[in-house]
Amino acid sequence: MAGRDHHQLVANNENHMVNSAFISEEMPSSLALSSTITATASGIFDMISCDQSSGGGYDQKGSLGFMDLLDIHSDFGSSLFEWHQNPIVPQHQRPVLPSPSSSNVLESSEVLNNPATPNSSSISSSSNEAENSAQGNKLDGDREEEEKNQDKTKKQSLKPKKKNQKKQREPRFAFMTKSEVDQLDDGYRWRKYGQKAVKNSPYPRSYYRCTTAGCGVKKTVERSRDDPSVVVTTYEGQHTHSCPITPRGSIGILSNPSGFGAATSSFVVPQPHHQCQQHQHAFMYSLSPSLNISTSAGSNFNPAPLSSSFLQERVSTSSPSSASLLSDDQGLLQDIVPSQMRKEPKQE
DNA sequence: CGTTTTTGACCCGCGC
DNA sequence: GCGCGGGTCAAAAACG
Repeated sequence: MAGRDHHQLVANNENHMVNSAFISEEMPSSLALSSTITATASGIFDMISCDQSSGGGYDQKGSLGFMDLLDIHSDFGSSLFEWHQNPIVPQHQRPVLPSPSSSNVLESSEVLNNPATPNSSSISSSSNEAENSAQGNKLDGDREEEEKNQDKTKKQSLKPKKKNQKKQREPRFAFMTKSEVDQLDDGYRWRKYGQKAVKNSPYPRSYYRCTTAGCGVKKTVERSRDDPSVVVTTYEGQHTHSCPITPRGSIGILSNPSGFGAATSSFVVPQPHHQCQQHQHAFMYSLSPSLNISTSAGSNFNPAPLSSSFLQERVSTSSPSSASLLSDDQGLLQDIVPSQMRKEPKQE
């Protein structure tokens, strides 16, 4: 792994061949619901383009981590409206880059636990999420611990778990990237704690946990069954620390200590750094030649509705039913564009 | 030797 | 209640 993860964020653009998908587990049904944000897409796209052409933020640092990209994503999520309203921002002026948007992001939240009701799902889920997020920051630590304890208890005692109290899951968001390697280097250190075969997919899903003490962020990585070159990464939780590798602000948006979840603002992802560079590469590549970046922002963390919609929208572009995206990534995948891939040194 | 990965077993939630 | 699928644990193995 060293050295080479070729990750490519793919984006989907109307004009370009890119597609990205956002998947949100969190609001499966919600996807369908949100409003549409068409302009956004283009806006984002623009941003991306700009960056790329101007070399924007990415270059400056020379390293945009994957997560950085994500940041952007998140950013989108929070600022989608803005974008939407002002889709046209001089890209060159935008410090923030388009980011991870490029990859397909799937945002999700606890759909699993909250079988949300179709209608309320978006809202309720969001609100819940919001609440969680809101508390999240504060609770991060406590919550984390609590969860851990819970887990332990759960395991150790195996029964303590109360039936009613469903364990709450952290907000999650997923994104798709084209990569040869399964694991994206996002600047954080992850420890693999499990792998499971996924139904209807020849590819297994790997489970990773942030190795930083006290940080309960988890992520799962799996390849798309439809397009093996696409890796779907789902992050869950908020980092309670900054990027271990190189704490730095990412482009523009900064994350709060808790990492991506700032409920309010964009969900920011911790700033990965070291890997970033590599990613950046990939990123750049894709940008230039074919411009593939798509983004989606979503975040359960925040005002997800937007993101969702956004996502949805994007997705819909490529596939008829956005809803299906969540459960089925086909739509997402199909949009993905091949680009260059990079291998990065194993971040772990 | 410490850390990470592998992997089978176990637990839990959900749908039938 | 049962089976299925997802998620996690933890011991053993691998790795650096």
